[in-house]
Amino acid sequence: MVKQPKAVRPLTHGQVWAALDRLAERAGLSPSGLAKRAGLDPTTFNKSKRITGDGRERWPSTESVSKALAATNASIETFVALIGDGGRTGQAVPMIGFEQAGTAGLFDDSGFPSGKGWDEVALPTIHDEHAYALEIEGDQMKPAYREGDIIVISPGTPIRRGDRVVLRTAGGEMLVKELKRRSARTLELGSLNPELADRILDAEEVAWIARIVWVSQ
Amino acid sequence: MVKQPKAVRPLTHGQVWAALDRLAERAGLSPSGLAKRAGLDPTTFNKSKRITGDGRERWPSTESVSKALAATNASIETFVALIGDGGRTGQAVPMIGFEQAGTAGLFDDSGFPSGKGWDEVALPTIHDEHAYALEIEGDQMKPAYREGDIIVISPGTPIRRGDRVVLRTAGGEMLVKELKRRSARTLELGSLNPELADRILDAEEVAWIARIVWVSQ
DNA sequence: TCGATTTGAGGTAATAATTCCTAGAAATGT
DNA sequence: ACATTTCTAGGAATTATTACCTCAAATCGA
Repeated sequence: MVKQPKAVRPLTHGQVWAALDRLAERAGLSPSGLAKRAGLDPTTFNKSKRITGDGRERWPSTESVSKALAATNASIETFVALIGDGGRTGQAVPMIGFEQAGTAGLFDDSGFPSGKGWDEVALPTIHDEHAYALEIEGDQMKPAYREGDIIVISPGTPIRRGDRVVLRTAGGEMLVKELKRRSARTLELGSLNPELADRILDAEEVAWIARIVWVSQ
Repeated sequence: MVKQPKAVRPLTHGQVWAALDRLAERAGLSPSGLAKRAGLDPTTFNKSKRITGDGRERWPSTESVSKALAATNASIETFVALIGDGGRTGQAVPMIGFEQAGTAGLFDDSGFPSGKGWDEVALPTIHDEHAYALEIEGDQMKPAYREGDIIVISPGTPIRRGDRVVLRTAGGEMLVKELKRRSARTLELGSLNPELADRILDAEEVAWIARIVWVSQ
């Protein structure tokens, strides 16, 4: 399946204020209590002040946000997490399709991205608190994985056909495979090494199975 | 291990402006160019406007920040990453060698890590603000990279033999290769697809070369 | 229940951020 | 080398955010 580059949604007026509300709530404060504790006027964060008389949106200054963070002993990262509309979280980096990358004007002389046309993609493992990593030893999984590579596994992520997976058999064997087919009764597993044969496992033989989401190089 | 409560350093005036500067730089813009593109007055982000005549710090409004982010197609997470003062660390996950992973007692019944013996490894590129991503299109790089995979490139990272790299030739061609040998005059590049031949490039033909650090699956 | 405190709306005043303007410096294109 | 554009400093004018004030409603404690 083709991964969809996540469209970057702009930071909205409502999100900023919602984050301030949540920041206050998390500290057991009302919006006015938070403003007071931050050394600001208690009405600064009033809901009635978020839209001006003529219907224009009023945004807080970064200074006010900074003071609110300091007052609740929270970091800017926390603030961003509180913006959380579900779609966000995690560091994002500029991304572009490989074919497009060949066109001129997308990189500067040093190979850093520049210019227009870049999308963004979130590095996804950030929100998976159960993620863990395995270090590859030996060359059985070449050329996909080489000795010293680190594979990041996300045991909570759903698995689809075509995903690369780590699984443990009932007998305690650890396998790294590509999931070719999955039925109610069996799993068909392709080898990463093209010289090795595929393998079919009974579903009952599988203790657990988890998806590989990232690989270091 | 008991988690230490992280000492929260407040968000500073300098960090906010530094992040805006880096945001502009990443988009190949000057501070005034960024302001202009954001629909603001070009002098809004002038260094001369960051401190008022009487020495007081001037902070931008969240609205201006939001507009700057929209203008560069960046998310608030990116902005926070650009604040990066080095002290902020990325998420770390438990790691263990693949061979050891087969031994008993390291996973619970659901496949989550448990027990002792786990190391820690930091997740992708949190520290590299220049990192970017390319989405793989087509199957020329199978089996290492498949259509839809996202490769994360770190142009600042030093390159060693055996690393997988992205490079651009003087002619504008983009290549994904494995660096086999590098001398003062030439680069010997192995193909990721074993059916394709290696390639030797003159050092002068290479516009830039950057290391691939992570791959999504 | 009753006073004390907090909360939030709604207004005006004060202060701060942004815009508009000018001019010189730096970068860019021809 | 020249013209053109971009960039930035600095100042005044404008607009927006915050502070200050009052009042009614809600909340809290005794």
